[in-house]
Amino acid sequence: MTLTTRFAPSPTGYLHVGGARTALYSWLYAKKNGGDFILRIEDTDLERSTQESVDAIMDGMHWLNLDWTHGPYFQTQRFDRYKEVIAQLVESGNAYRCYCSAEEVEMMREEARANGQTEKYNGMWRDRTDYLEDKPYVIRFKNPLAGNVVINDMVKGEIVIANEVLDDLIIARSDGSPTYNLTVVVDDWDMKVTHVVRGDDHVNNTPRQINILKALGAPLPEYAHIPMILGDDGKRLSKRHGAVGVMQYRDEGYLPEALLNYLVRLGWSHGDQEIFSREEMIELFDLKNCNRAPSAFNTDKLIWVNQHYMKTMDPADVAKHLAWHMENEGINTENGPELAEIVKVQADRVKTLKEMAQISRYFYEDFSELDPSAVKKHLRPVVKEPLLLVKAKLAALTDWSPEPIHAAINDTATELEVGMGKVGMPLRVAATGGGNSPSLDITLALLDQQKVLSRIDNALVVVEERIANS
RNA sequence: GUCCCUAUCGUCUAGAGGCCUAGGACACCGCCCUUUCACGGCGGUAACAGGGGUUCGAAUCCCCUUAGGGAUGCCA
Repeated sequence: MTLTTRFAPSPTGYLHVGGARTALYSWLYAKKNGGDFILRIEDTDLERSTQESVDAIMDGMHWLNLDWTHGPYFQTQRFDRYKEVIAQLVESGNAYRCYCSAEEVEMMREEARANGQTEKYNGMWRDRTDYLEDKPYVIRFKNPLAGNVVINDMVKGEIVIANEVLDDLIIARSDGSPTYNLTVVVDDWDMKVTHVVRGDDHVNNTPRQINILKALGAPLPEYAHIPMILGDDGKRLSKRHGAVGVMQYRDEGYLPEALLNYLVRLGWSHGDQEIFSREEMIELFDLKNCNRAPSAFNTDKLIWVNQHYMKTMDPADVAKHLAWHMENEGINTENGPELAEIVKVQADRVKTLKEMAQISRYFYEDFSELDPSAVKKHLRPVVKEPLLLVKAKLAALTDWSPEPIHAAINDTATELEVGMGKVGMPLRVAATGGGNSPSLDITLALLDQQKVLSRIDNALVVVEERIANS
């Protein structure tokens, strides 16, 4: 039998990092074992499910390059099958009609709680057959009254839950539509899912699902419940912690490889190793090495991983992502250096691709404004002579590449007997508009020679103004 | 309330009874490198939640407490 896992999000929002990690672990486990990975959209809540969310989830999966072998399946397209199973359950005496109103059930719960008992529906219709023909009813599953359900969870170990604390859950609403616990069971059964890898917010559902599976005579899958992801304050990750959607991380300038690497290490480890290629993840991943405790999302570490990938991946590949950010920043990159060259010189000076795009504008666009503090500090009257001399030397170059440019700058400082602060920095401000850039020779080499010369002229105008005002 | 799960530096984690004077990574702090911003190199601060057991020996096993998380829906 083929090992089969699945990712089953409900389309009520974007793909968040917690869901992405669950999907990743599930995907990894299938890949590692040569199995199938199913994408199933659990859209039975018609009120909250949207097509936009379905698209957003699939966009996130595509961006992270998590591919599925089957699906996407939609639960809304399987209602006939669910109804069939519900009928089967009623037929076999494993489910029954309950005519209690929501208010009545609520009272039962309050009463149980007041008595220090587990809140639950008291099963008053469990054995009744005196149906109220013209009244609405729900179908409840007849949960076993005694005994325990034992789950041998692949990450949490043995979990024992007493049937006593489980009530007869609703499997069909009063409008006849199936509920979550029923659809999951039917789908995992029909789709031959062998390993259910999901967030541990589902552990409490597992015994109920196992009981239904047993009533149906269906095989039981293995379960692996992975802990939730918390925010930096130890609370459950939510919007107030900042970015939680996978695509927000793209927007903020993270590489999918970096997010994936960060996520795989959040809750899982392989000794002291921090960096995992996609292939290594597949080879080394194991549910056994997953942490049983929840872990906190830490953006600083993600940034470090992102920097690592920006610096070590093939610049041409990084450039493809940078192109997106350049466009996003409204920078036309047709006239200027290849983006891969930008990646090479900027990768180790930024945290994200977004930042890389923002600080690389001067390679493609002229500027009318210079950074005021850089002007104040570096375009002082005394730099007029160095700037004029270095401009002359640069203008004379026939080979516009780093080495001769470097020599021209050095020679200027030597001849004038001034420090680099009076040559390099003014030149940097002139060429880039600010005080920060990659090393000067490389920066200038990436710029057009005429463009550099005219930018020096513009800076000289500023210097002249300061001389006039002094 | 009840049920379930969890507990090693600030964070992610290594640790499967002696290899632990508890290792690595991020962050932080020094120093070095440096024409800018960075990168890099070297070094440093920093943890077994508390209490009982078991054992010759416990971060590792058991129990209790405490603290966190989850569930308790005609949501998924």
